[in-house]
Amino acid sequence: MSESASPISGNSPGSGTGSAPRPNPARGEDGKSLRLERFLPYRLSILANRISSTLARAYAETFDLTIPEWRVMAVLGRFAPLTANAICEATQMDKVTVSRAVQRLERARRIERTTDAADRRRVLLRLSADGLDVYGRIAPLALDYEERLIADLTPEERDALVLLIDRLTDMAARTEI
Amino acid sequence: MSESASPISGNSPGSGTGSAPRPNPARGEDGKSLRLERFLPYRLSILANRISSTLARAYAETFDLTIPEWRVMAVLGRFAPLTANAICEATQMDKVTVSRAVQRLERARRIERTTDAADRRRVLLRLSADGLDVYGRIAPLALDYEERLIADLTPEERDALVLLIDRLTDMAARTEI
DNA sequence: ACCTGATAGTTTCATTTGTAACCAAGTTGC
DNA sequence: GCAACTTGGTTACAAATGAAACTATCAGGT
Repeated sequence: MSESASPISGNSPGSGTGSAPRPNPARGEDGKSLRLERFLPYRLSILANRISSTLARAYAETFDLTIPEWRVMAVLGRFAPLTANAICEATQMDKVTVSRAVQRLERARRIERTTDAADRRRVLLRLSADGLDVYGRIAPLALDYEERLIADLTPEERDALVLLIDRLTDMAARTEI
Repeated sequence: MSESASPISGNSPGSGTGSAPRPNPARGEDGKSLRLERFLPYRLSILANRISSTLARAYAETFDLTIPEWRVMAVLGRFAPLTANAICEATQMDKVTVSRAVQRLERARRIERTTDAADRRRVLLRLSADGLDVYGRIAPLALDYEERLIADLTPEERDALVLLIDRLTDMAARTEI
């Protein structure tokens, strides 16, 4: 992280109250101390949030889309028609989130829904012509952004990154506190 | 990602409506197609959310703490006293989030606040004896969880991971859409 | 056919979150 | 010494979120 060399920078040394912030080791049994700025879950959260907010802002400004809506469009852009349930699986979002995203997308005429005749609980979803057009304009932007994020990684580093993320994701699914 | 081999699995082939979900390339100019499940921002978001929710659940159940509260405690556990502002910098959370976390922590008697005599806008914060005790119990749990997440990474892979995250975090700060 | 239990999706409600407006204390310039 | 601006922090309001309850449809057993 580069934003601030030390996590604690702008604080007044020697204020009236005395005691300047003193590093307080507070080690775990094994002697490892917890430094938030080195704590993997924290770092990942900062990274993911930063990227997500950049994308969210762009989608919102340019296309009036939220991230869940974009994800729905992204899967429908590749596979169609899909049921809401299939979208949940594909996007790892919960069904309420998907339901609402679908609702907004439909209102914006970016997707179309048809009740599955074979099972009338199911709703088959697909991009409308308009939605497909929007998709066709966002996808390149998103891919380009991704490319620029990893622009200064070597091919080997990119492979390593993908592999590490996958392994951690698996591990996270299996690891309890 | 292991949860579902293909992002689209449980969907009824050959329903009454005909057209089974057909892969729809929809390539960018350069021929790269957008697959959500391979899109870095998406993957990072899934990973970070998974880890964060695991931690959030544990903190909530065991200590009645939210993640922002925990982060405030984490920095106060190492550096004290700090102003709310310094906590914002250290945790990268915005001031509203910090303000609310501090409020709850104070109500729970886990931190103490004293107005800075030299600048009466500032509030100096530090863990109470009780807060320090809680901190001493959480920190080892958190470190242990982190350790288990990366348990099957070699030392080299761990170094690579940290380095990659840092580089991406920097890059994300500089990269616009 | 009819009751029971599962599945697809939506709605409700309470909580969380972030932006913007706000207040209070300090600083600067005249 | 006081208007104008800045800074530290809180409050208010609106939007996003998720768990749980709900509706509608289907499937299975009797």
